[in-house]
Amino acid sequence: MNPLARSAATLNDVAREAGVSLATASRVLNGSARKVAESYRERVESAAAKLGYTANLSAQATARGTAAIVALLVADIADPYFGQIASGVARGADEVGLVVTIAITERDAQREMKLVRALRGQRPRGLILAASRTDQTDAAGLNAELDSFTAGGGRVVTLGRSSADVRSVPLDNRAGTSSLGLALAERGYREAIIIGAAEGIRTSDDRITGFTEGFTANGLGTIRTIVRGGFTRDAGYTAAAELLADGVAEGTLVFGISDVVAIGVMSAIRDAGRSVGTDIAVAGFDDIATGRDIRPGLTTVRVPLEELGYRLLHAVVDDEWDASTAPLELEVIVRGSTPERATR
Amino acid sequence: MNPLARSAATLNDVAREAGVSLATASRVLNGSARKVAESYRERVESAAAKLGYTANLSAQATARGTAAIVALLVADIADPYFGQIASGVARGADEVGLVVTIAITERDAQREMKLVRALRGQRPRGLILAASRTDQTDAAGLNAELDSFTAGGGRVVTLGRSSADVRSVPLDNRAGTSSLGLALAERGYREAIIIGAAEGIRTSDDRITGFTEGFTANGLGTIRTIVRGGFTRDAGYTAAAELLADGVAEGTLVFGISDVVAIGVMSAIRDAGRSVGTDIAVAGFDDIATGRDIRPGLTTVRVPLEELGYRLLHAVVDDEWDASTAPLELEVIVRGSTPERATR
DNA sequence: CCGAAGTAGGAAAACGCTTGCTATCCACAC
DNA sequence: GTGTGGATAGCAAGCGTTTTCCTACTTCGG
Repeated sequence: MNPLARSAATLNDVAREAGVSLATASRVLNGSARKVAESYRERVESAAAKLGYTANLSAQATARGTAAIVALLVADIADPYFGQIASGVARGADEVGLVVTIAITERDAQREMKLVRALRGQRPRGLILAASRTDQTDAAGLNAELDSFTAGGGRVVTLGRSSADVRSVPLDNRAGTSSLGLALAERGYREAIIIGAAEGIRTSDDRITGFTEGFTANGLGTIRTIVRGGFTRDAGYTAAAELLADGVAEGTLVFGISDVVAIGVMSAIRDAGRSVGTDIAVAGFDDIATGRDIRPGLTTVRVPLEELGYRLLHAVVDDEWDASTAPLELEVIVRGSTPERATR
Repeated sequence: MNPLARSAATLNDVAREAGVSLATASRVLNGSARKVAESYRERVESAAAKLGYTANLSAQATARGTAAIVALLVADIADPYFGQIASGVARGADEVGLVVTIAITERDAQREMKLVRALRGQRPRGLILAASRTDQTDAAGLNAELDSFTAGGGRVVTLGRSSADVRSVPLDNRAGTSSLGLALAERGYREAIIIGAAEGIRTSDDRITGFTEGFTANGLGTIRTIVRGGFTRDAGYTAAAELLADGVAEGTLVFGISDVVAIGVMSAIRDAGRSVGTDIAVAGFDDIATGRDIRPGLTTVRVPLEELGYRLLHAVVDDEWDASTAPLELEVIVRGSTPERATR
């Protein structure tokens, strides 16, 4: 278009070029309820095309008071769990014409708070908190930030942790893990080790509780140990390596609080010269894409992550919204990492 | 924190609360070269804290003419390859106080063009194009958009594909794949099948060329077939499944153009009842995290993806920038998927 | 004690856009 | 010919910042 321009074309340029007023140009180009005569419309449109005009979103945002942005906070975008969620968010945002801004909390509450504060400055339509955060009181600062944000007219949406004035897409970690525990007990497992995150982290706690419930139901299984690690592959690896050094009986089941953790566990088992499956069984949670491709396949609970992201986005944008729409469907998926085990 | 506020506090509110002028408040809060007396500074700062003020970035952007944003275009954020790159970009952006906005091209040139156009509206500091894009002429529209963007003062950075006025972080696909091909030929492989993407996609073409060069050097190996798929796991799976249906000789090496593809290939091999390694060997490129955890481990070329993302970001923000800084170090990593093979 | 240099606060003009309101035009009915 | 009303173009006042001037006040040398 106009390679000589020192800076991007403005609406003013377009209006001048088309010989109409600023107001008219605005109405033609940036969706307004008001009608504009066809002849004017054409003039404006061709002027805009000629100048390669795009609306300055910042200016639009200041004028309108709100930006066409939704901010997404995840713990780690390289983690496939968050990657898949982000993917769903992005798809939904694209559909409704929003831009998504991403921020990485690194699972640090302090950092999360600062990020919310920074993002607040964008005046985004909404804030999606997908990062597992603690219920600790150090969340006070965060809550204050969130309140300020809501007061400013933004919408906060969280994953799995609902509260009064915050929309939230529920993920029934407890029910899911419970089914998993039960299914595995029924497959013949009697002793399990759980590798979770620190106490106080909601997601972790729920998954541990749920799994324990299911696995020990009817007095079938017993939880031998609960090890505290984190949500990463390396945390799983390290925790498992230590356990193995202390000795793990054949036929034990190790439940990693997430697939990522479980995958770390599998690697540790192999590196310790043991084998995954009949020797030591492993199960995870989430069903990230990788789980399909490793051998033996990882037994897990399928969470429709992309769909989850999509719903999170809609919880932000939809005006009327029902917290109790059909909950995300969780499904136990048994693969080779937990072969059927003959009960003695 | 003022929970009663109907909307977010503005700089005006802060100035009034502190009893100073708008100008002074601005100077105190949002970095200015000018000095402000300590007493005023304190008044303003405490007023800001009291009201929970955060600068309205949009307004700031309109006033300054540019936003503290960098936009990142990737093909698919759920793909670990892009996830790791994004992670590096995010880290760098965080360090210099930029917000990153993310957009998904789905590897569609049309879409990519529209996204650039939309993102241009944000007047971001820069645009990072990490998605492999074609060199086809249908890139004309894209180039026009990019020109407009640069004309407006933004900086475009691409991955691996340099051109005159666009900064680019080079990734020597050709050299990397060539070393890989050579290493595998030396390990005793003589017949290889390549699974690549469509012709005309630069990254794919380079990797195919490089691998061929290395593998056939000194007349050691022969490329049996080049199959055209895409950059996804499923593309790899499908392509491999078809090949296997037609019959693949024992001892053949399959080179998947990226780890993601190679992993799909591995799954297809297993699903066809064959085994990965001594039966059919597999190699990939990128060294995504998953490669460590699958068994056998995937032979590949290590690309420091996170670092790559970090450099991309710096190519955007750094004022003086040297295209020829130490290139990304690529390293062939041989794992179990390509066991040593006795030469007949 | 005067005038020349700084200093630093404040008024007001941008920045690019939206939008409430006014003004103009035209058609139609009486 | 006048009055009424429905369109629709354009003026101008915002939106929340930054930044350029302008000005009043200090400070300091002579």
